[in-house]
Amino acid sequence: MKIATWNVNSIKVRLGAVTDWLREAEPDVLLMQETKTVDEAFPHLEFESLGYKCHVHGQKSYNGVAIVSREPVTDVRIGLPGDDGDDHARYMEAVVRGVRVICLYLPNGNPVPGPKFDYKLGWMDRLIARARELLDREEPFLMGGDYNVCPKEEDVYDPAAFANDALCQPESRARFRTLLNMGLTDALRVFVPAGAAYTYWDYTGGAWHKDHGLRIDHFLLSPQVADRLVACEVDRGPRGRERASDHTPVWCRLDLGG
DNA sequence: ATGGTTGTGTTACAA
Repeated sequence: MKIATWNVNSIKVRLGAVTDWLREAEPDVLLMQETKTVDEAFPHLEFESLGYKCHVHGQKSYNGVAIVSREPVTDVRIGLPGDDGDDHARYMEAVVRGVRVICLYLPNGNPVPGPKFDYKLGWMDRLIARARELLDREEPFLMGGDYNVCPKEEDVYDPAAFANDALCQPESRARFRTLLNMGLTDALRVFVPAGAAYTYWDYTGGAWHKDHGLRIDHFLLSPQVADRLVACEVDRGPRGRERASDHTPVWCRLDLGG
């Protein structure tokens, strides 16, 4: 089973780019972030004509996540538990072929310090709590999405320039590391153990052409799913095209047998 | 050089 994640930065603007990529890469499941569209306006038909069914959790103007699958999906859950007052559309789950697939758009958190950074850290604490629950139940799961965290200095083109950025703060990195220390696997680092493997390039200053990127889109796998991991790659192709998202897709392949 | 660009939805905010 091939699963991809992509922060599309508006599904309305990116619909052509996304359907083009689905045709060429043929993932079984695509996790999208920053769809920026209410559920009523989501372009279901365009995906259905390619054989995919969409499960969406959107809001007006900001955020928004979606799980798009050509495999049957059960047990769709909306929202990250732990704060009933959180109205950002940033998190959803679905079970596909026995794997609980989580699609997340972690808060950016800038500027530091401030309420947005506090929200980010609280959100990460809730994500850790959810991961702990699923590990305790020994439920196979995969968490993919835009984490808005550069785990290490090697994940930033210019660490000094990002020293004060929420994506690189010790508190953000410590929480990401907690997820790893709980036994989750950073799927890309199984195949690209070190060095630059960027997934995002800012729109400003010719960042793409200078390869001034960040690695902030990740797949974290529970132990049972990590045992099934056979590939994980960043596909830089879509970032270089016309009217691109500032993120490019990352995909992984699980050998689930059958 | 305290800049730059894109998207949403109206001229400010988020990233």
